[in-house]
Amino acid sequence: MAQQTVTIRDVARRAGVAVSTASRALGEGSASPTTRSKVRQAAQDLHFVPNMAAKQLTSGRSNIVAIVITESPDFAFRDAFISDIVSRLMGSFSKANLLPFLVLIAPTDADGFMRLLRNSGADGMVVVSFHYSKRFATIIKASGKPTVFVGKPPVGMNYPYVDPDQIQGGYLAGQLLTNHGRRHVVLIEGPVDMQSPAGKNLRTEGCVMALGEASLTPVDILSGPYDFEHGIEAMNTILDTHPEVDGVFAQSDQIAAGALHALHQRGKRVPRDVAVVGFDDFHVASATSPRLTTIAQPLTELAQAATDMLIHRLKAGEWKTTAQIFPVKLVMRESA
Amino acid sequence: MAQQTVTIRDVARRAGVAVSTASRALGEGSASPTTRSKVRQAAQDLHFVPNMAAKQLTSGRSNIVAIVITESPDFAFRDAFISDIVSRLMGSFSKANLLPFLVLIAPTDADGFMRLLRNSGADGMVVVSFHYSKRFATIIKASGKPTVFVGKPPVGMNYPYVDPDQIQGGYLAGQLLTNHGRRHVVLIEGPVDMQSPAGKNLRTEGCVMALGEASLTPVDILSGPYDFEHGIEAMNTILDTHPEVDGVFAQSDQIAAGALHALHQRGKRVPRDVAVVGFDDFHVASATSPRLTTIAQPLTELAQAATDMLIHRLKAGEWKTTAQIFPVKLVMRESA
DNA sequence: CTGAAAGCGCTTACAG
DNA sequence: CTGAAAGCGCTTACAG
Repeated sequence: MAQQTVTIRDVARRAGVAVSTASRALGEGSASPTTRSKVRQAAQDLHFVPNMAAKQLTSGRSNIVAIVITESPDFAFRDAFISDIVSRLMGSFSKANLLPFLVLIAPTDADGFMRLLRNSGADGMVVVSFHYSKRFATIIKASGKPTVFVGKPPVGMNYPYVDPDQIQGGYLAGQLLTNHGRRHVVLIEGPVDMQSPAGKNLRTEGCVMALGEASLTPVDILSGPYDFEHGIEAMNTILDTHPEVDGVFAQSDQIAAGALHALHQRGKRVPRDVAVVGFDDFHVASATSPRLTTIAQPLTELAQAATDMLIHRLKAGEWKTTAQIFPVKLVMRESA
Repeated sequence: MAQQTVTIRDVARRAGVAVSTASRALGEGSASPTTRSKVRQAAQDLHFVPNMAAKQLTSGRSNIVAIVITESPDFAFRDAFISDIVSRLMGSFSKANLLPFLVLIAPTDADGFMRLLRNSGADGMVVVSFHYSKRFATIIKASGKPTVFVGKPPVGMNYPYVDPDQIQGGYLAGQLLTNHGRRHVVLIEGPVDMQSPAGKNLRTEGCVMALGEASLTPVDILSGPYDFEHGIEAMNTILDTHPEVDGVFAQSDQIAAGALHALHQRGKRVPRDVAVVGFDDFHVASATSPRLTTIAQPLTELAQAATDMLIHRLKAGEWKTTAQIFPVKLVMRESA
């Protein structure tokens, strides 16, 4: 019941000061120590909780942040990375008293995107998944809202971003494989169009570096979606064309699970005959047989950092760094 | 740039009417057809987007909905059900112009819960995960906010809720197993404390019914957390105590994946020697070997229904039904 | 440091 | 149907 009934007016009255004084004492404004504590006490006694809408109206800020995902809703909810990072973002937003507004829109619907972004009333946005298109890029720029990317933005879009250390991830995977004596290593990549920057797959680069240190080069590199089917198909292809394969770096846990599946059906033992390293360390990774050795993405840190960057830009308008790169971690299980 | 610069005042001026008239014409208020179209045209021309804060302040509604999860943040983000349903909820909120506010709090921190709920400024809440405690129950009740549960609430808490048809799920699993000629069926349940209503596991009940129709009773029933480890341990125990087992109903995909793992290590063939049916149909289910036959939860429907119920209660204050139960679906893959 | 006043952008009785 | 006015709860120059 006793909903929004206590206002700052009540607090002021109880503290015996003017409303404006109460406002200052409650916030950062100037107020004598005595006044300040009197007012705060009154606020406590009354269980005063300030009306957000009024604060927003006067401050001009909404505390709403748009989470931009340029995917079909269907895909977005099925994608483990997106679901997970969005959950984490909600966690860090909540601590910062920020409200998320989901802008989930197919990469073809530029009008819808513009409308949603406008109606959100958001102060800024964090872009979680972005399929490049000129119009979308223009809309973001034209909005003038502070923007932070999760993952490196496409070339030409110079927004600050957070990213796991992709190269290090690839390197760790490659190193593990060569350290375990694997000589015929194959890479199963994600899709090419999402690579960053244009055409460069950092996970692959890192892995190739590590192989190079053992005087090796990849036996083959296959790209496709980050999913289970791609893992199966790619693995089958490889088994046909390069039966000597003894190591696989699959660039997502789903791909790795697919590879494991294909390997199993072809009668290969993992890791005895073929070692498999995944990437992500999502739920899937601990549910395969054998359990997946993989590279863990620091999702919580990424979400927190993206939030911090945005808050900073919201306040200061500027941000000193253009990117924050977080270390990844090799998680040893059974597949390599 | 051109941020929040166009107000209703500008629209009114351009349409040649008073601000109050513009407000009515834009909304549901009375206005002549001519006036209404004039005003709407003006709004379009000016790209008018109403200031949410002001609307809220006058309407007394915030459009904020608290999503309540009484878990440690750590657990919540790792739990597939929670992450997934929260994502879906964000989707349906977004369509309804509702803002989610995450109230993620350990089940022991009642003060924190009360504070968060208050500060959220939420109009209502949807409870996604609730570990019963008297204090938490009291806080929800005392808040007076319209509340909807995802999953059946504990006895004594009479809030409307949405739920998949748990009994049907168990029944489908049991039926599939007996239809395939399995005679020695074992159930690996989730935790007992979350069961609803107190002590009754509907998934188990449904399965027992189906077994009964084939004149069978479960060989054993083991409960524990919804995770991989529980699946492994339970399966190993069963293999030791009931080596004749030929069918398993695991009440989460994670448990099922664990069971598959244990079966694999003990040299059992799935589904030849032992058939396994899971529950959830989350990512994990399509990444095991063999791929998991499971019962799919209708997450999108659940989220949408919960949102609809809440919106209805927000508006009308009442809701005709106390629950909406959605059918589950058997997803045939390879494990049974 | 403090108070009185104006204003944020909208909606809603109140008269006409 | 329409306009003028008051008010939602807070903050912020402006004087003192």
